[in-house]
Amino acid sequence: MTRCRTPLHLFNTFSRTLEEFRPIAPPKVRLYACGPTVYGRAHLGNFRTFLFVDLLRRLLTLFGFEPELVMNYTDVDDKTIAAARAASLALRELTSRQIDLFEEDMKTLHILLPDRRPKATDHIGLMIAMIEKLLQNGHAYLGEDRSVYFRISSFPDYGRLAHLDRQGLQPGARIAQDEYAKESIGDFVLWKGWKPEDGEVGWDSPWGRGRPGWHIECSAMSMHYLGEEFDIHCGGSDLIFPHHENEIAQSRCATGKEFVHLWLHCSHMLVDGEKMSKSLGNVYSVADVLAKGYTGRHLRFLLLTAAHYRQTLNFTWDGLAAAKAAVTRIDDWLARWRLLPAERFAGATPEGEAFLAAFCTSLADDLNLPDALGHFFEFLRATNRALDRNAPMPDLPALWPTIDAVLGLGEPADAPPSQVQELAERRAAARRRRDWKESDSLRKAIEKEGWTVRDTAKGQEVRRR
RNA sequence: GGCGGGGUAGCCAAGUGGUAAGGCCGGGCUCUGCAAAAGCCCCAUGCGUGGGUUCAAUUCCCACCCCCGCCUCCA
Repeated sequence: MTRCRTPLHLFNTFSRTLEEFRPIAPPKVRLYACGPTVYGRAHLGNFRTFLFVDLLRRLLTLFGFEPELVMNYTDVDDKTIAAARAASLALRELTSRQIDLFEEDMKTLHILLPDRRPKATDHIGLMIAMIEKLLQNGHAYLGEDRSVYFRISSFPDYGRLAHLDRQGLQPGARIAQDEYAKESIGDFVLWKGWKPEDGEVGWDSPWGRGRPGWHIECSAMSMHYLGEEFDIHCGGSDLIFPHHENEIAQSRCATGKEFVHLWLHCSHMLVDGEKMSKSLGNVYSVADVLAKGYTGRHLRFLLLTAAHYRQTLNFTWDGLAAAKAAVTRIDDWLARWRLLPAERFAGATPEGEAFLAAFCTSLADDLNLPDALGHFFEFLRATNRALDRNAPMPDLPALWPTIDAVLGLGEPADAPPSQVQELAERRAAARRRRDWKESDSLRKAIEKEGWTVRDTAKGQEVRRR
């Protein structure tokens, strides 16, 4: 559904500039996003990033491209192993449960599932092969601890993505217990030799039993599914260093190719102005939000529109309430014009076309959804005005799918429970009798149940408060 | 210390060398059995502070003050 024909400009972390987006083989866009480590329930900060990836993917489609999105699941690392042990579950059992929960949350937020969602543990062979290549060409070495390390001194461009000087990596860094095994402090692990706390978890390799390091999985799987050189790699801004820096080093050294053309990073989220942390008790999940009576649509709207993706977003419950109010206003507008007969819509109008152009122009400017949304609300108000005045309307039935292709709100789709339905029916009967007293007391009863009723030309409408 | 991002109305937030989008909240009016929705109107002489450049700066330059992130756990 190509609706925007403006050239798309995106901010490349590597060049730190806005660049016109040109895929390697248009209209195909090969896109990789770093996915979650599946050891526990993902938090809202994670979803801010995945919502950003979803927005990117939806916009690529809107601008006429055909994205193929691969997002990995990190299903083996210290945390997953520890969580499995704590729950007395096999690693695979623990991670598959967490993946189910994660995908449930994704659905709640109307995030389209990526085309492929490879798990690290299903691709160990690929990683071993890649590590062997790096050992052969001298970019990696086997440590005394039977782990394999990448030698960053063998890659002169190391640090270019993060703008970090290799010198700066030397002093003051936190030092793990096994650091003695490395030649240099900045070297990172490609293959971790087996340790007792790994328990059952491990795979045989030319260097003995062990498991892959974190960074190698994304390199191996992205190149496997998308080619040694592909269009876009994205993730949260915290991944710039060391994760993506390391991916660049090992991938380029293994293939000699450029690896990724465009790096995109989503900024982090704060809660009440502070960094999320367990000690502050401000790490919320999608389930926490639902428990407070908000829906995935409200949360999606907030995380997607409250700030541009490269701007820190401050999550507050007041902000969520504001998002809910805005979504309700959109729902009201939708419900309103959808009651009109088809002939009320005039087909393409100058107002409709002007809105669409402005909407696309904003989005083409590094996915400026907050700005695009400003145009949308102006358009919303203008069409409401036309409705009030019985004036010709832009072709809303044709335009709305384009808008919602970006917002992803879908339908409110919220049927009241039977007891509320019953109260509403009694109220309708009371109103027919013009028994206003009874009518008002039934409204109160409905509100007590957490629902609200309003009277329209077509009768009552019951919806969540 | 190094690198980077910010400070715009009660809250969130976009933006531009020519005089501040949009959302939420709030106030007034119209409409409505009531309520809601919707419409109309109002709500920053002001964009961290102090200088400078300019006919003109929130937007450029300099200095300063705050806040936040990254610098090998992290979306």
